[in-house]
This record gives sequence, C-alpha cells and structure tokens, in this order.
Amino acid sequence: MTITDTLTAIVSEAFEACGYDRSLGVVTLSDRLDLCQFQCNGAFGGAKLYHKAPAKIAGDVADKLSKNPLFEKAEVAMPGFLNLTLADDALASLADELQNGVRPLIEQVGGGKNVVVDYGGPNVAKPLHIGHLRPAIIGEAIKRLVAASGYHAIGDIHLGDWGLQIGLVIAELCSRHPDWACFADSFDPDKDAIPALTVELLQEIYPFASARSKEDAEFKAAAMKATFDLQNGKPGYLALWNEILRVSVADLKQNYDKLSVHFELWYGESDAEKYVGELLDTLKNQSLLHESNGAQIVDLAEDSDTAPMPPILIKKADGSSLYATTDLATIIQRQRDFQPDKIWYVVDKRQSLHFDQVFRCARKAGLVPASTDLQHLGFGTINGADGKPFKTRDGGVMQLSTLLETVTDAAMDKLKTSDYLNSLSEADKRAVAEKVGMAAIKFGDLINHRAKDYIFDMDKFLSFEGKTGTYLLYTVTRINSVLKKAGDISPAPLAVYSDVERELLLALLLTPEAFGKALAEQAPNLICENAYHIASIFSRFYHDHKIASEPDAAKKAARIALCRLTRQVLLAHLDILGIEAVDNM
RNA sequence: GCGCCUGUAGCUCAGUUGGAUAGAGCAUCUGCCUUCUAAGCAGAGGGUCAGGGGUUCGAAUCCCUUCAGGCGUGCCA
Repeated sequence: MTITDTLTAIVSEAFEACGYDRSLGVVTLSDRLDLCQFQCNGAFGGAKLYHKAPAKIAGDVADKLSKNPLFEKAEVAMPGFLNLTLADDALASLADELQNGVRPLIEQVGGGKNVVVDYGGPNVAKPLHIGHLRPAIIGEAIKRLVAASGYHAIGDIHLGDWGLQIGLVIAELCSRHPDWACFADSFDPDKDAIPALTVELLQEIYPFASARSKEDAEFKAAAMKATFDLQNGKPGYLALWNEILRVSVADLKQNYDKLSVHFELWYGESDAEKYVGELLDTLKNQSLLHESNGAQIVDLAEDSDTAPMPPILIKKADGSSLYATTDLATIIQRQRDFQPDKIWYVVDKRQSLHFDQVFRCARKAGLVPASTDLQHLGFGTINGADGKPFKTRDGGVMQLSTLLETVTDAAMDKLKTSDYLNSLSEADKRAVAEKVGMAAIKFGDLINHRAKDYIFDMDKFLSFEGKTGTYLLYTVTRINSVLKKAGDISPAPLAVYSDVERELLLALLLTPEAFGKALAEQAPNLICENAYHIASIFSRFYHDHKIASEPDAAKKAARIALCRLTRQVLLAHLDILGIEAVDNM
C-alpha cells in the first residue's frame, strides 16, 4: 500500500462518516506544495451528487480529519479543495517504515508470475549502431522494474537471425567466394570447414549487400533464394549461418555488457522455426489461413474496425517466412515454455501496425489465453537536428561502440581533476570513467519519454552537469563521503528538523508511487525524474545543514539515518535503470 | 486518400484518467568554496501551452475544427 493509498483509505472513511460516498475520498499528491502535501478533490464531485456547496462537504470532512493526529493540517481551500499536511512525527515514522522494510519501496504486485520482455532485437551480421541504444536500455529498465515489482521477468533478445538480412550476407559471400565449400551442393558439415569470419568483415559486408540489393535485381533474387534455402535447412548455408551467429553474438554481448544490459534468453527468429509448422496447422485447422496472390494470409479485418486492417502475411509467395511468421511462432514457443502473464515487446513504435496484426492474429487463433497481456511498448527514434533519424556528418550511422567510447573518454578527462581517485591505477580510473559514461548515456536516453522521438545531441551526453546520470552518481558519492566521515553510527529513527528535511522525507515516502506509475505506464523516464527530484532535494539538504559535523547528537543521528535512506532509495532507482554507482568520483 | 503520433520558455524536454500560481535542465545574468566532493547550492530574467471554437464551477489536459511536422499503410525487419 502506497502512502496515497493509505491516506485515501483514511479520507474515504471520513467521507463515509460524514454521510458521503466513500469513493469521493481519493487523495493525491498536492500540486501546491506551498499550501499542503496532499489534497482531495472529492468535494467537487460530491457537490453534484448532493447539491451542496463543495466547501461545505470538504469542511465536514476536514473537521473529522483534523481530530486525527496523523495530520498537522486538514483544511478547506476555496472553492472546495481539501488540503492535507502530515504531522512531522507521522511523516518521520512513515518514512521509518521505509527504512526498516515494513513499507516496501516497490509495491509487490507480480506474485511471481512470468513476464516475457522482448527487447534488443538486433540483427546479427549488423553492427550495433545508435539505433539499438533505446530498445536495449529501455527494455532493460522495464524488465528490471517488472522484476523488482515481484514478477519473474524473462528478457529475450529475439535476434533477427532468420530473415532476408542473412540471405543478403550469404549471397554476397557467395558472390565473392564462390569457391567456398559451403556453397557447393556436395557440402558435408562433418568434413568441410567453414572459413572463420570476423566482425569487421560482417560490418562491411551487410551495408554493402543491402545497398547492392537495391540496384541489382538479380542479386536481390539470389539473396531471397538464399534466405529460403537457409530456412529450409540447406546444410552449407546452415553451417555458414552458425559462423555468422557465433561472431555476431560475441560482439553483441561485449557491447550490451558495457551497458549492463543482460538477457535471460538469447533466442532468435530461427528458434521459432520449429514452431512454424504448428502455427500453420493451427491456422489451417481454424480455417483462418488462405491463399492470396500466391501468399498465405490471415484476414484480420472486423466490422467494428474504424480503420482498414490489412491481412497478415504468414508465408510469402516463394514459401519463406516473414516477420509476422516468426513473431507468431515465437508466441507459441513462449506460451509453451512460460505460460507468461504478459509478453511485452519493446520495439520501434513505427511497427505498431505489425504488432496490432500479430496480436489480433494470436487472439483469433487462440495462441495465448485471453487473459495474457500482449503489448507493444513502442519507442521513438533518435533523430538528428533535421528531424530525420540521426546520421553522422558523413551520412553514416554512428556505431554504438563509438558513442560509448566517446563518452567514456570525456568522463575520463573529467576524472583527471578529481582528488578522490589519485590512488587509483589508470585501469581502475578507466573503470570509474566507464560507469560515469554509461550513467550519462543511459540516463540521457531514459529521461526522454519512451514513446517520443528525441534529438541526438552529443554535447548533451558529454555534459556532466544538471539533470544527468552523473548528477545522481555524484549525489551518491557525496552521501558516501558524509557517511564515511560520520563513522559507525547505530541506526536511528528519522526526524524532521527543517523544511528541507521534511521535503526530503516526503519525496522518499512517495517513491513507491513513482515506481508504481512507471510500471503502469512502462515509463522509465518517471524513475529518472523521481531520482533526480530526490537527489536535488538531498543536495539542498546537504548544502544547508551540517550532518557528520552536527554537534547535536540526536539531530546528527537522524540526519545520518536520512542520508542512509536517501542512498538506499537512490541506489534502488539506479539499479532499476541499469546504472551502476561509483564509490568516488 | 485513410490511420496513428507530435506541436509547451531562446534550445532540449517533463507535465495530458480536468483542479489552485504550467515545471526542469541547458543557455544568459548575479551571488556562494579556510567548514562533510563547487560534477554542487541560492537567486533573476524568459510562456497567447500551434491557431480558433465548444463542454465545465475549473482546460496544456476532454470534444470539434484549422494549420504545421513526423510515421505507417500485403510479400523488408
């Protein structure tokens, strides 16, 4: 139960005791913190219901509530706002519940149910570029949030390893090295060796092949044929594909590791292949599948549709699988393996129609129970100043590794001026710089609303001031310092000695609300905002008050407790965001 | 054409299940380091919430409409 839930229960009780409907007692955080901490606007609704002035209704309830020692203030503001402020000792003891774990920092709503979060979705054979940043870190944050809320969260990278992009690479390799054994019909996987590939080669070959297919129709046909043959198990292609996969996955892991992005499952579209037959059977048995212009499709349009809903393509005219095919087959696989309560897809929002189709088809075919929550959590693109997807000056895409290195270098530069890291080796400093850099990048991206496009600004990622990930890490290091200076102090209850301490306690106490809203909206930016909010109040507190050097023992103990709780809460935010803190910087 | 999304301070963005005085960071200007990390703190200026109409006691938020931009719209993923 969050604090507003608790207060809602109390205020609802009061409404009822005064003869009004208890549903009017909904309490929210005040939007006028200068007047009060919480508010209830139920009197306005009650005015319509009971044909009474809202101020009268609010006044009745306020009278009732002001007898409750929980409140410092329960009063009416015209024309009928019910304004509530907690008594300081009540606030402190509520925050104590947070401190000693009686009140959870995150509502445990999951009940251990399985949730599959499908994110990342990189194509093998293509280097990670800046466009892969968002799905990786948004997905990771959502997965961690889901897990922290008591679900069993399963992150699946869902590699793009089975589509035309592989066919393009195979066709191009074949065109360059027709002599390779894997291209011969006589290929024998037990005897014939596959040449070792490198990431560099793949990074060069995919864009080349992709461009070539747009101009060279014959080559495109070869690539499509290669895709088809691969999907139908041609041994030489399978062996080559395995090598492409091996090289790509090793490279992907390296980059994702740096970002603290970890997947429980490294499945790909290819792993869905074995469920495609079952998918086709299911669709056929229900007479959903039919032929159209040579392709196998399922009609999805319904009379209630306000917009045209095109059919979903299950098999191309040449018999090969499509995006929708593997996604549907993957749903079968996930249902079989996990019976998930939710399957959430963190994928570019431009694919919303695709997911509408996939989900509708899955429902029609009964691939999952009706209660399964299937959602496409679309994210916006990272654009350049021109509003188009971001390109580097030379018109290319920026590789993810370049971004990570550039920001880490800048962080390293900044760390040189720190007096706190003098004793560290260069390598250890570099490790700190990496954490600072990753915090800057991840926070800089996650602070943006998930579903909106944003404009890429390297200077913003390189800036370590203001509302940034760096600020959060910095705040934690300051807390570390003050706690270190204070030495061993036994745990003490929280208390309010000043306005800023009251404000900080309130912000800490409201953290479960922020996490809850972030989960409900799948919006990591709310976690960023809340963390920044707490950190900035702490900074003010830290600046205005003595803590470790406070002479009054009781004050000092309470303030140390406040520091500890603040650190604990900030670290919980960072953990969900997938950002690692540092001890010093 | 149809559908979806977006338009808030000089810039980048929060805030949109209707609430009181629309917030933050950056940038600009002014203060604050002999005292726990100044990657910080305090303060100032900066807004017809794209335009118009409507509903409501109350609208950035809901409805209608106009304008501007983006995206999607059967054999790529």
